Amino acid sequence: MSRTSRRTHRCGELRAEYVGQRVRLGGWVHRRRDLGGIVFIDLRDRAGIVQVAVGPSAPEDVRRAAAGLSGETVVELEGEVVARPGNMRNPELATGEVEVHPSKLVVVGPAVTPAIPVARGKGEELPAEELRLKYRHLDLRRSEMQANLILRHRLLQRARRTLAELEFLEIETPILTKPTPEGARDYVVPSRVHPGEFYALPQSPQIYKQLLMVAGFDRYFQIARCFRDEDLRNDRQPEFTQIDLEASFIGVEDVLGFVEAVLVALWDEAGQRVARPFPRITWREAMERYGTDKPDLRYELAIADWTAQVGPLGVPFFDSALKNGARVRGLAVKGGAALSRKDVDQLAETAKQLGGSGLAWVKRQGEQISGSVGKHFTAAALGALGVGDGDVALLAVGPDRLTSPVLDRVRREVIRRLGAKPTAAHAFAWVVDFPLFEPDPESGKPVFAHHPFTSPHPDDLAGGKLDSDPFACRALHYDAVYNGNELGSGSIRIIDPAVQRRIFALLGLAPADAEARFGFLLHGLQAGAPPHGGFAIGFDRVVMLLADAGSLRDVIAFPKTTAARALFEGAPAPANPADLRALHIKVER
RNA sequence: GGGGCUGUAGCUCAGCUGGUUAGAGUGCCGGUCUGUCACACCGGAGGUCGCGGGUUCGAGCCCCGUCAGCCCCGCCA
Repeated sequence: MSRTSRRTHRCGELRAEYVGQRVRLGGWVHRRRDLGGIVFIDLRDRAGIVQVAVGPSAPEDVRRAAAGLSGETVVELEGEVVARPGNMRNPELATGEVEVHPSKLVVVGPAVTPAIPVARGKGEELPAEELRLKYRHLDLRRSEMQANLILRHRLLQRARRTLAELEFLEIETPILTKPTPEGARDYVVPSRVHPGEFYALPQSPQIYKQLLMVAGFDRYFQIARCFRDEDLRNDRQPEFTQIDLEASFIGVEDVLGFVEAVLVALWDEAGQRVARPFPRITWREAMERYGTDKPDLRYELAIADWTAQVGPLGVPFFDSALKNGARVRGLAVKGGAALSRKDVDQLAETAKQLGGSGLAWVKRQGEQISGSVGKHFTAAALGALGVGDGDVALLAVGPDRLTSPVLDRVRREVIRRLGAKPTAAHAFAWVVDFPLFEPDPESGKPVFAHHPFTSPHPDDLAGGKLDSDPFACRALHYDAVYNGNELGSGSIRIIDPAVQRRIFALLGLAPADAEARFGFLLHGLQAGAPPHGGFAIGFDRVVMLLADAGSLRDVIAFPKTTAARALFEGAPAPANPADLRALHIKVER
């Protein structure tokens, strides 16, 4: 299959069974070792590396060409595959049993000295990320990057096949869409034909896929590119890929089943066997026990409420906060006495940076009890908290909105620093029963925790909580979590236009505004909408985890920097004045 | 928008308390070498110490600003 009109094999494919065959190869000069009378060339393509040997018996022109080759030059050659003598095999190379003796060798793509190395010495650091992005064509030649993108390809094919087998239809939706008032900032595209009007790039195909359900397509999926103009992170790019799906005549169980099928298939494609069904945890329990909605369940360490036990001890650190009705929550860390004073201080510093009052700690070693609040504790008091000999208690006080992020971070740090061994390699979980609303940090008013098309929990809707106690109202929303990473989220959607209008109203949207912004969805719902719901898997993140890559940038061919620039092609760039005029745009600086 | 780290040869890095001519490895150029596989050995070239300003007799090093990359908070319905 790798055969073309110009070559017979890929370099990295050759094995002992090819010995004696004449082959034609094309590839890049990875390294050259010139011993004078004999020259060895490591020739590289996407399949790997093979050694080419040009000795004294090679034709004169081949020897001359081989002597002049520089790194990263593209050559084509024709020659014989020869078995290497026993003591000259290279077990570190897949092709190490053989080498190629060329009778023809031609430079077809001369290369200037590469700005960053492709062949890297053992133990040599990667070039600066800035340079890797700027010279992406070179960085992408490295076997690690090739492996990542090849894995990405296989995962994409597997996702498609899995969903197609489940009778999902792959349907494309527009890239030029309508700006949305809620959610992330839109990337905006000016209209030439309609002065002053703009398209937006989709943050997700959400409304389109719901309309596809209204249209009766039943099961839809798409490998969808999505765009959000927000600040970036190590695991967030402005442009990213979702495995987006939606299905009709379903309930929560059906959607979770479909998504599990896809995730299990993806992990299988990467050689990882994982079990279904995934365990479930409510949002409330996740926040209570782990301080986060994406807990890493590979580790048992959990947050406990120690208000009742610690309150009466009269510890000054806690007292003033406790008067205001806050809680004391903490982690009883088995073997935590191994944490040094410096470790604990750094944890406390991290806690402070997250805006809490910091971190108190008590260490128990034999009869000795030490720590920032150690003198207030007895062995019995610690025992009641589950803190035994050799353990440490880490405590935070305050409102949950402060102690949860602190203890989440501290928990992850402690696990890392103690090198705790996980109870499982793969901890998938569903986080369910998310709240429908959360308070706006400034006004305290209800704002949507997810998107405004998520159905309220039917029990809470029937109980009238939507009006009486919106913050207690649960959503039919679910997140897939894996080893502390959010893989994606989904929900059952609202299909009753009246409920949808009430939700818009609760959001503070006047009926006329709701009509202007979401009229096309409301009209769809009025036209006979089947019960439906769906999910979106953050595909880049999945690839990053399965490739064991450190950053999303390592699994995207041409990613953006943290400032949303593309260093390779140099985007964004100023538009030329004539284009701007045609688009009716005046730029202010 | 806020905080932190980094920026010295093509690349990866070192550079002491502010003190003479800024170093190493690798790559590059030239040479020797018939079994290497990060070949070895000999020789050589290569620097706007990110950029701008300041302090100082003197700045790669200290101060201010700025740019870029990375990490975190906010943000990401």
